[in-house]
Amino acid sequence: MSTHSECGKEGEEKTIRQRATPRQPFDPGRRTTILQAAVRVFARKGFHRTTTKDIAREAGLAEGTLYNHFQNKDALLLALLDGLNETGRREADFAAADQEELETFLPRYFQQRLDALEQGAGDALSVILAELLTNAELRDTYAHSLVAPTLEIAERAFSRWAGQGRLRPEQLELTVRAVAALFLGMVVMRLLGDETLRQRWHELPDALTQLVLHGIGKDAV
Amino acid sequence: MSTHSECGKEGEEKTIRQRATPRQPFDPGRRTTILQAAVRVFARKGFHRTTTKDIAREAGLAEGTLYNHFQNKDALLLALLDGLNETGRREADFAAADQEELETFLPRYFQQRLDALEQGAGDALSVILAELLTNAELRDTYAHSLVAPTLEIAERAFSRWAGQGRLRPEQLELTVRAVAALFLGMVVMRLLGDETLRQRWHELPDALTQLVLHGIGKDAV
Amino acid sequence: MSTHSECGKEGEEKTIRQRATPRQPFDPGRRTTILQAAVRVFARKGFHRTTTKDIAREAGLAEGTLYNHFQNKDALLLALLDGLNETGRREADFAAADQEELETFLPRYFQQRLDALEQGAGDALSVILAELLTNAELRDTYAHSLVAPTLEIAERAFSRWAGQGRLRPEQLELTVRAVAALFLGMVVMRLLGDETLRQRWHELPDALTQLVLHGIGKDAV
Amino acid sequence: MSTHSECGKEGEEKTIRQRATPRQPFDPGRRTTILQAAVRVFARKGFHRTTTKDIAREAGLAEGTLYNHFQNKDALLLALLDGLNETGRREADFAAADQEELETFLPRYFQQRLDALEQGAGDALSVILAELLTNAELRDTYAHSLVAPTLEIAERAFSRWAGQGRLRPEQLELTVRAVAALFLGMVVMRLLGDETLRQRWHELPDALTQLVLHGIGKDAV
DNA sequence: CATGAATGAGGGTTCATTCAT
DNA sequence: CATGAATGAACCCTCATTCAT
Repeated sequence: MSTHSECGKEGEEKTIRQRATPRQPFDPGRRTTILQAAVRVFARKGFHRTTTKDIAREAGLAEGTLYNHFQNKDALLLALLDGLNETGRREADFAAADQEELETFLPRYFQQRLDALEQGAGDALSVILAELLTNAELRDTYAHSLVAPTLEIAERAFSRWAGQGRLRPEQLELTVRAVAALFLGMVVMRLLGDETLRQRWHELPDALTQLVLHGIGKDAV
Repeated sequence: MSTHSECGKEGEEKTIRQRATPRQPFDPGRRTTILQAAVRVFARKGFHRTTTKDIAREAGLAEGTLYNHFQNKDALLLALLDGLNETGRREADFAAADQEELETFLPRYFQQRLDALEQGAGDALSVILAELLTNAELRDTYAHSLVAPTLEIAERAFSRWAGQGRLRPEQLELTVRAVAALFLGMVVMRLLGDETLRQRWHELPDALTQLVLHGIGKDAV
Repeated sequence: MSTHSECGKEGEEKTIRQRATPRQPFDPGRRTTILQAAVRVFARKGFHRTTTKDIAREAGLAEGTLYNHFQNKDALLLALLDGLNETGRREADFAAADQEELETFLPRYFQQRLDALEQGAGDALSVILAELLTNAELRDTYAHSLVAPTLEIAERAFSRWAGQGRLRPEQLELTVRAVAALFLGMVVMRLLGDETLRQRWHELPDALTQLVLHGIGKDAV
Repeated sequence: MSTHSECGKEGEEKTIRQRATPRQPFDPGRRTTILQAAVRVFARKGFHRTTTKDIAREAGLAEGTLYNHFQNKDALLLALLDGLNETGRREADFAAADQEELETFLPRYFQQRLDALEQGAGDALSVILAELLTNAELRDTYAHSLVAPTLEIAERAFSRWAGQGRLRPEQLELTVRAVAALFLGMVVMRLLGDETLRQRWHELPDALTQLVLHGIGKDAV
């Protein structure tokens, strides 16, 4: 290939044309790079308003490159979901819920999950939650797996109480969901921009624990 | 001038316009018809995957007719939001929260709001919530107004307790949010398809009231 | 998420995209190709009656490709205008109007500009003129720059005469415009299809020069 | 497509026509009202950017009413053209070009036509000119009739000179066009917003006459 | 593997025209 | 005749995806 193609103007650098990007050694992190870029843009603009061009730009790559690592745009969302599930499950595994008193377990657990949101996980959650609310097929497939870890951990946590007869079995089901809902609701309100929650986020573990254990009347006792 | 200007290759015969179905007589509720059709499709497919053609088909109208009643597709979402706000505010006004004991007020309030979701409001909420999570501009403008009614009602409900010194002022803020979150979280879990919640939805008012007032340990006392 | 979200009545199978004709290798002149195609169609059908599909077809490209090179349809018009301006200015620069006797300069200048119209420039001019007459915003921005080159050249051409006191300064302004108008008017009449002008176009340089220098009565003198 | 296809065009006075059903008192000016409204909006926004709704609003009527008086939007333009033609022809008829010396006839004629533009006619001209430049079919049908009156008048005006042998017959053709072009060019430059012309518009009749009769060198003689 | 121009189906929106009232 | 809501073809434009380099 000649170096004097159709540039017309001559004079400037006639350096031999080199591959725009020399062949990179296989980079297993490329996939992660893309995914992280995607989350950032999704969080800013929402999944549907984000174009693949946006993601490519954010990742510093060409648009076509995305398709070497993900089958399509949807796959990015699914990968995000997988990531969130893993995280959730890892935390759940880590917590030895049934080995511990609720009084110490609950705040630690809340703390742990809320911390995760303070870091990047909130962005992903917001995107995924929106899509789950909106996409029936995705919801049928994944909705359960999103809440499941929390439900499981809560169930284990309350199992002893239930075992001791303090909670009737049919109460357990709703109670567990109530605690998960309390947590999830806080997260959603935070995602919706509640300023008070943003400022007092660190107080939540204790506050929620108090509420769960004793209701709002505790202090009055 | 299109009938005069066709020339050369591009010119083609203007197809005679034929009305397939004669239009209906004037309907003052046309705006409502469209809005309801829109919610139904939004709920099925999500806002972004819903086309204006979908909405028109669902409403039994021509696509262009939508634009005689709404400026654009976004306006449908805003109209939805307005509707939800009115609903929320109406309920809030109705409830004489500070005139009543929490024991009776809370379950009644929960009941009222949850009932609304059992009917059509849930569809709208799901759509709007997803969009609020995803659309920063919309969120800045409307997010507060979505949660505000619940927060206000909760604040009024707890005002007496706070007035009696049972809640410190700085507790009030978080407590109120915790109750709102408990409620919101339940709704979201329901929207995400939780089967247990769907079946035992009618038990929630009492169960949530118990939790709020006494925590999970109530039965043990 | 379109592959996951199709549900209910609206869902239909995604048609597999098949490229009809493999695209051409990278062509740096693609922008020019498009622009030239656009002028041709504009000239045939007028700007507003020309669809982007028309242009694409004329250029042998897909419709979307236009938008890789021009921001929108209007940008094609502006690019046309820029081209015309450059042309006009180049000619103006070339002509050493104030170095030469009017008797030799004028016919040469007329010849030069009229030749340009015989080639492609007339199409562009016709389109742009129509739009300038019709689009106030465009007119405010560009109208002056369209006539300016001719006015400038005419001013320079008459400067010596004016300097020698043969034209009073306040005459210069109108005289210059009269000559520009004479030229412009001829062009417009030609664009409007005057058959006589088409046939005797080559006589114009001399005829106009005679008129400008001596009026219609010259021969009688 | 005939220029007279509009309903009831054949009768000059509409007083003869009497509706059998005088629900509204028959208003022969309604058509004129609409046409004038149309010109105003066309002049502001251009023909293609003007919607029938715009015209209806400007005329203070409902959109459908337009179609009781004009077959379609194009017909408004044709009616405009007819009006301009009549005007032009009336002026041409009025002027006794061949009965008068050029020195007095020319400035009076220029004056007359330029005055017309100072009033409303310029708006219509600008719209029609743009469309003629742009619409081949319309151009073929009407372009000649737009310039014809001026050409005819000029021909008659110069006929004596030609008859006296001062202009060779083949010169006459081009000379006539040159004068028409001078006039037309001035109008176009004015329409394009030339500020100088706007301010010194009243000087044109004399200035143009001088140029036509003696060329730019007259004063120097 | 990376690139990014090309693709074209499909989206939201406009608007001339119709017609029941 | 006047009205104006309804119509739907057609427009401009977007953007996920492909593939030659």
